Amino acid sequence: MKEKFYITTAIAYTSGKPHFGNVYEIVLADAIARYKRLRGYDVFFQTGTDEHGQKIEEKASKANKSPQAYVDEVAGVIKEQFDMMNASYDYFIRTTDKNHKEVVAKIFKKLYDQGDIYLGKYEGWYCKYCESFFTESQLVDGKCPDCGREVIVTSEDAYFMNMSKYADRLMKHIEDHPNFIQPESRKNEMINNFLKPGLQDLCVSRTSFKWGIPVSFHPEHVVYVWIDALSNYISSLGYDPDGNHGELFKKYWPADIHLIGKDILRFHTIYWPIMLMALDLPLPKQIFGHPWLLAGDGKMSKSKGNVIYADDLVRYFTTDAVRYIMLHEMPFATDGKVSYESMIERINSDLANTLGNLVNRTISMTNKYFQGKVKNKHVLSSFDEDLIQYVSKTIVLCSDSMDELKVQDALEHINHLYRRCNKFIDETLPWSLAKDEDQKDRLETVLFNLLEAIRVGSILLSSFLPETAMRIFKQLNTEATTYEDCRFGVHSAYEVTHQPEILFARIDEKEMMDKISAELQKEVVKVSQKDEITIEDFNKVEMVVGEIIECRKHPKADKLLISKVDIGGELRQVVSGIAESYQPEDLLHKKVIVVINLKPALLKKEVSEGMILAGVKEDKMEVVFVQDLPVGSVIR
RNA sequence: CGCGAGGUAGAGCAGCCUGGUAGCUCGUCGGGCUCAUAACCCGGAGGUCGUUGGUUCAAAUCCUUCCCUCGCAACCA
Repeated sequence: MKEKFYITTAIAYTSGKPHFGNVYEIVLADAIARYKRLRGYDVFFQTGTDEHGQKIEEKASKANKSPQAYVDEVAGVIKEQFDMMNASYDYFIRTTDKNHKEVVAKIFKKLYDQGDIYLGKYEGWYCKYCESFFTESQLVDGKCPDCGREVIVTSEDAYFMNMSKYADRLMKHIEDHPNFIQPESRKNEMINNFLKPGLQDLCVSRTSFKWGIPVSFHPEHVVYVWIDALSNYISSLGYDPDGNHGELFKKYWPADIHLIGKDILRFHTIYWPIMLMALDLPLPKQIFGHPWLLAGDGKMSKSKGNVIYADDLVRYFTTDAVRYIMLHEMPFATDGKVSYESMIERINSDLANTLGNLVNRTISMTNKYFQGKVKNKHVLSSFDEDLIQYVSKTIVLCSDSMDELKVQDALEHINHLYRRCNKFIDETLPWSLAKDEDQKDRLETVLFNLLEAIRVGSILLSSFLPETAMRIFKQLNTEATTYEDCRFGVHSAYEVTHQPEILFARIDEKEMMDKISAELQKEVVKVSQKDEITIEDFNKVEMVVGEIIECRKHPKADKLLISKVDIGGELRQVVSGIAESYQPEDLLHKKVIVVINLKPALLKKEVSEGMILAGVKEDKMEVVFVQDLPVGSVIR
């Protein structure tokens, strides 16, 4: 019987179209899933979407849609992105699926019945003005951290899950299973930051919004995100809190890998295991918090305008090229960085030159010298023996790397094999052999060995670039493509295609960059991301010219400057987040634009009674200075 | 001293656990080849392995001082 392997990605939040950093996760999971299938595992690969919550409720209402209609649409977009990447998931779960909702409601009830969930008070300090709750530790001098006003003790009903009860058990599990949290550096972060200081009980229900799964015995409450979203990993398999589990659940649980972004590691390594303990279920074997794939200088964000979408990349470069970039540019434990230039360079060098050209020249020679048909004539030299050995070595290296989830290394081993093949051609000089009729068998052997090496390499490649591998197999006219066939000498003859097809065309960097920047220019035109406002709305903002007459660094925050601003007869203290771009003396006696009717706020215990206008480009701030207008002039 | 990760050729990284010739990809310069997608192959240049001190016959590697960068936490009115 085949060994099972259950791998999941995090479910994507349906708040909008995912950028290519988000899509990376599914490609990584797909590569691992395909590799395990190749190795003969019975794989279940799950992904999906997380569709509840306040944010969705708000977004839907803004878009004038029902939440369901909204998430249907976005889930469709997300699925399209995944399909476009050729993700071979077995199941796509949506948290709005009927079955999922039923299971979550039952889990909640079960945990409540057995005393792990209790109805409590969301004890908090409430600021009437800000309409927000705060915990004791968030308060600043016992006052609202947002506006500095008095807060009152108040409470709201909410359900909580007991965490401390299971904390010791979890700690022990983490220590006894060194592979439970990967990469390992993250393990320390979790233990030191969260487990050791002591776990607070987790708030698991909300009454402030409706778009969620209602608590069956208390319908004013909806189940808050964690129990809802995390349960997807078992609800899809047919987990039943009453014990009548489905076949899939019996077969596949516990998960072998939860693949997630490093940002949600805490929920997967602490809250999820504790939930499972409470349900008396085995814990997942490994949780891998992958790093981020970043664009250029930093994290992608709409405000920075450096968002790259996977579908654009696929349009420029093809699916497999994008898969290659994602898998190859990402180190194991640190963030990977890509730019358009680096992508083009990689595609040209690794895919077009090394791999594509190798396949092309090999097939061309096979046609040119043997009309496409070669047999193994066994006329070997030391070069051939070296090549054959290199193939075997690559298979082992690849498999070792994949066992540690080091996908980048595995790909690099395959690249080296292709480079070795190119070298082999130079060593054996087929075009010279072709001139000597006596060397015919030798030449035939050389080409045969090349084809065989390419075939084995492509089997290894098929987990990462499935389409490309298929195209190579097709050109070689081979069906020996399983892991059983992944060794030298399976074939004894080849009959290759007469019309070799270009696997990856070389990209002209300048041409492509021009095309990309032309498209980016177009998009820049529609920069406004906020809702339209009326002139009345705008007039609510009161701005005047002020002169900075005193400025110092905030003693307790390195990003803040505290300025005293003369706004025409009145002195205001304004705290601004510009200390990384300006020294206090840079601002002294400068005239700036100040918003003067902004609600006063406390920033790290310093009151701020206005806002100095400044522009942002990436991490640099530039304050808007005024030249000639006198202090107190109205801005409109 | 909040927690954690890292600083190795122009760029991006490996090596560190288990001390002993500093390696890979890209770029660059020179050469070779002509089967191929201006591709492929070979060679050169380029590194005081962030800094200080120590352990050792021997330190990129182990211990230590300081500096810097990046995550997380707090703060961006």
